[in-house]
Amino acid sequence: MTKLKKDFYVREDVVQIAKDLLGKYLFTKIDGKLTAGIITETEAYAGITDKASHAYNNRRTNRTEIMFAEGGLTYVYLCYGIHHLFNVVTNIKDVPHAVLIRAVKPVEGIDVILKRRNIKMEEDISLLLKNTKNKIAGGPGTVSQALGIKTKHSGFDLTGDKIWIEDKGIKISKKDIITTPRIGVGYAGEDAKLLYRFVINL
DNA sequence: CGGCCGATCCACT
DNA sequence: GTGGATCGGCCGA
Repeated sequence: MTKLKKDFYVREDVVQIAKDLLGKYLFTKIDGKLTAGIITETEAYAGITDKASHAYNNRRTNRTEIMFAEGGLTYVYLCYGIHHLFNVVTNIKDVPHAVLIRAVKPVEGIDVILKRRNIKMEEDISLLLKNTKNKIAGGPGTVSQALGIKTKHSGFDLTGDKIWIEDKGIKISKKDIITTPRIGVGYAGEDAKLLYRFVINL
């Protein structure tokens, strides 16, 4: 196995990191249960100059403080009072960049994942997994639910043994990456137009 | 301390 | 296509 190391996350270009994360395997071992999915959708959040970022204008609060740490940590927060959204902190200390993981394709611990998502075992699971619009972990809230990630898992070390990402050699060619503006950031003015969302179809 | 609102999802029409 | 659910974080008083 080739777990991504600190140097992967500490790089400067958060947009490049968001693209590089496509096709990587996101693993969690939470409550003693191993689950994983292939990352199929990401969004880049470019720190203090990015109006869509929680760290815009150098805003430091108890919640956002984690993003100011050196890259390689998790940043999990609650959205709409319900959804736990999972992010990867990148860049050097005091540069609060992050990548939101918006979708994964489950590959490990499917039974656990279905249970967590409260989805009945269907006759043909592959139907549910088809394309990135899968109902199992096809949105940022459902990714966290499927993998057992909660806000209490914010600030975890991605080189540790609870939440980590592996490179299993899947090569994503440039032409297979769909690039679009980010979702749900209409309040960010001009920055809402930035092409910071990246999707692949597996 | 109170009020507002969000990097969403799902059930329903 | 739409609206309700639901609550922690943030900000202003």
